[in-house]
Amino acid sequence: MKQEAKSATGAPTTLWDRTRQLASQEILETALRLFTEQGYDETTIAQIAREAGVSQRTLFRYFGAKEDLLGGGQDRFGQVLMDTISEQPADAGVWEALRAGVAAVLALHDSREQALERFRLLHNTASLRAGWLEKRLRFQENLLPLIETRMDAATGNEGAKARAVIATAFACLDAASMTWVANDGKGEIMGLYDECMAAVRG
Amino acid sequence: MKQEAKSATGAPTTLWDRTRQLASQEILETALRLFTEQGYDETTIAQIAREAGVSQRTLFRYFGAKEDLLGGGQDRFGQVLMDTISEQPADAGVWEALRAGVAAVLALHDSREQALERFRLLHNTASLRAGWLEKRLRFQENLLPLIETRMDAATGNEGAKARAVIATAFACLDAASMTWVANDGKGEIMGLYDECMAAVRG
DNA sequence: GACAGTCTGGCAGCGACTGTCAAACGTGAT
DNA sequence: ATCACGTTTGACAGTCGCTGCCAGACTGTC
Repeated sequence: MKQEAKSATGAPTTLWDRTRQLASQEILETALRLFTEQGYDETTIAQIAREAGVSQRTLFRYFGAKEDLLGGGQDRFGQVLMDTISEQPADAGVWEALRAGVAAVLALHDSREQALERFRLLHNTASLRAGWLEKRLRFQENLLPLIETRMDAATGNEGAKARAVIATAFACLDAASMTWVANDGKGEIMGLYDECMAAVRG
Repeated sequence: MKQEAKSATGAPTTLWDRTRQLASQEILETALRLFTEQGYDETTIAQIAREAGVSQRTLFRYFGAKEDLLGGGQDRFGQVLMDTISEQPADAGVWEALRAGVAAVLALHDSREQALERFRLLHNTASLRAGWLEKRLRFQENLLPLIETRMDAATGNEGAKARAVIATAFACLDAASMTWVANDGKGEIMGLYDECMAAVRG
């Protein structure tokens, strides 16, 4: 609970923080490597911990669950989504706002290859998909008030409608990314997203 | 691998089958009772097995996983969905076909109360939701060819578009059922579904 | 009644995950 | 340099979902 000097945005000051960051990175890279090498389900926590040079207990202290080892800090996705959408001009419709959010999240990946690898892992591993979907549900719930205020309150049941709209956006993102992976990363995801939207809202 | 006489649709002939059915029912009822009494995550397999009077091993032989104990045989949902949709007239649009499928699945519940209880459990338990979503993904995949043939092949990427359309239907069902649960079962789910659809495709 | 085919329970084991506790370590003050 | 303090770590044991294996009990057939 100490308030360490942080020199604005500079590197973390204390040795602890640096060590922490290093260990975290090491674990993450080891995990991603093993996942892509031998699959998610076939990789055990024990193996990751061993190869990363930490104990299982420590690994679980850094990342609360195995699926968090996919990296990228998916929690950041939710944050970026919310931030981007709330920054949209007030007169922007729900669909424009959601599109902007989706685009911002997609832009978060380091590289095309990394994004492709992650999506591939995600779409091909049942246990991962489940966890991811669950996390996404939380995002949707958080987005609810933001979207609700942008919808014209007409007949009541705004909750239901806003939920449906948000879930539809995610559905299109899903369809787009799945197709993108199936095409080995050819083309632009946002283009596919727009196509899906057109098909739905035709 | 024997072909036992089954007297058409009559009761199962052999004692084994009857015993099996009885045990299965006993387990199912015990599980559902405990789940609603003390929550899904707080109920252990050991407890269900003990109170149902079977061994854990046997329980897992009847139901392959804990989430299968929610009953109703959710696998049947997928079957009914596909059957209903493929039975729709060829000139029916994708949205009509999907709507018919959703309605058919909703009509599968024994009673309003049971449906409400199941939905409530589903929407309030993270671990359950994840499993359910994953199962639904499989339904969506199975539905893909059925829907694809009903769409006008225009610009390519039919896969993506069909996926998006299917996922949107499910999204609306989700929003509808969630709102329905929030309203303690007041109103009709299909009415909410239509409202959601209108909001999305407005 | 003997035989074959099923079903069951018990046990050991795996993997993800958590609580606990003593030991190792960075940190700031002396 | 040293000391006390709080943090971090690793090891251990334990829980829970789930599976493989095996011996024994049961059902149905001849």
